[in-house]
Amino acid sequence: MTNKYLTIYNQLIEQIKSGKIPPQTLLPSENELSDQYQTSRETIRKALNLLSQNGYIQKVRGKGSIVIDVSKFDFPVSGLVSFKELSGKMANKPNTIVNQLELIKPDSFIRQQLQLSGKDQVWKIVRTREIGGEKIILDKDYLNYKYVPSLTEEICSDSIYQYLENELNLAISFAKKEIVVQEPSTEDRELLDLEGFHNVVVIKSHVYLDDASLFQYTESRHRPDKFRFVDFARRPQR
Amino acid sequence: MTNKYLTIYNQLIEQIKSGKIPPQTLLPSENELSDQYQTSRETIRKALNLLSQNGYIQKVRGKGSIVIDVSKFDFPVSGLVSFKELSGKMANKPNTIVNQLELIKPDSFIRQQLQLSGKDQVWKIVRTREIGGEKIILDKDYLNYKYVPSLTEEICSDSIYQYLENELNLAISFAKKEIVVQEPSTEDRELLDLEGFHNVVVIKSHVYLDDASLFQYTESRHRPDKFRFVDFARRPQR
DNA sequence: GAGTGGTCTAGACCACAAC
DNA sequence: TTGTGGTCTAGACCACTCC
Repeated sequence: MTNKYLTIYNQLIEQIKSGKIPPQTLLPSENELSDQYQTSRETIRKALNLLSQNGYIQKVRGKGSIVIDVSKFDFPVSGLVSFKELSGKMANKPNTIVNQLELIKPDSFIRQQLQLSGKDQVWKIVRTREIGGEKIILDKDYLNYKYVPSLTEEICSDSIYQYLENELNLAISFAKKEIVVQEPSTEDRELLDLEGFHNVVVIKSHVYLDDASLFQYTESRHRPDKFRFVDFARRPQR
Repeated sequence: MTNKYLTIYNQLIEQIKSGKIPPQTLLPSENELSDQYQTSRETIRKALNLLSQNGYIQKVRGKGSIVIDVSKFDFPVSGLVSFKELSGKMANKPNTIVNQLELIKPDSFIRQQLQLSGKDQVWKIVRTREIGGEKIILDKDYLNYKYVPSLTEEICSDSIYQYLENELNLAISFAKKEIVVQEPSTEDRELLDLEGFHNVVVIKSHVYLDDASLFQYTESRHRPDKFRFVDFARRPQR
């Protein structure tokens, strides 16, 4: 028993993905859909707006809603994707090595990133991600100690997010990400199989909780040949 | 005379950016706002949902809408940004060099990218972007000839998008982007000031028109030290 | 219990596309 | 002119937070 507009949204996705409603054709009109689903037009519109925002349809005033060819999608459209979710879609089973797990006094850079005073403590977690026998990703996480009283190597080698959400009931709500390319640090060279690559792709994330408090700063450092980022950009306004 | 909910949205952004409503405080409740703006609650909710989607506030059920610290933003949050818009925010005035402008028969790769048959023709445009005297970006655009009957070097050295939207009345509606890191091609080495960098960041975009037809394929090839991408990722569902 | 945001409704009028 | 999606309203009930 969930939302009406979410179930409609999911049913329409199903029909689009299965090809029951082919690309480039029109969806039934909003009025028809409200009849079909025995609901109000505004509720239908909520479902259609979700479809539009997630790249399934394109709404055109006076015409209708055009189904977009969605077959190329093999990756989530933006969004917060943990390593475990991501690697679950890959062929080779990945491996996580916990290089460091420590409660530290943050230096000025981390204090600034997490907007902390000098007295706060921070979990520092350094992990290497191995895929197909190669060390591809170096994750450096800094978590505000205030929200996470305990943390073990076992948790870190699995999924920290799962632990936070299921055990601690912390709800991650959004993140601001910045992607840049850097020269590898000596740490990168030590911990990753860089194989002569002269750059690493660094994804810096500030992660916020449900109540908009800043909770985590992470640098995810990727070997450039294995990095890929997909984005669906809708034109602002119009 | 525009939308009610958009003007409310913009007015609230103004108040957030100016600090009149400080970060971490609560917005007035939806009922209060409907009083203030003499409008219905649903209209207020449309404005607030826009604020939420664009990272200005975080809505919490039972509590209210928390203002997020937006001061770090110095870049648009995702979205389709033309080179001209982007460079307008930089100190050094940029320069565009048109290296190639030609009507071609697309090879199989481009045909596939633009989903064309063998007989269609395509504009190929190669441009170098110079910032602060350095050639930083190489843009390779492929436009479906069907939608663009004529194109001049002058237009290309300015903004193609401006021409398309203002002169041809073509409305770009969304794009799918993919970001990867590659070894520089010989073309990259020729046309860019790579200064010993061993990688280029490649942004591949498929651009669609208002009616969801595929219109353009672009590879924007950046020198890695000058590349930066900012993303605001809301957690799906919840 | 009072106040908040989340969902849903049934209706209205408008702007736009197609015929 | 007809049908489409876009905006807006005034009300209802629900789930949740806080006191």
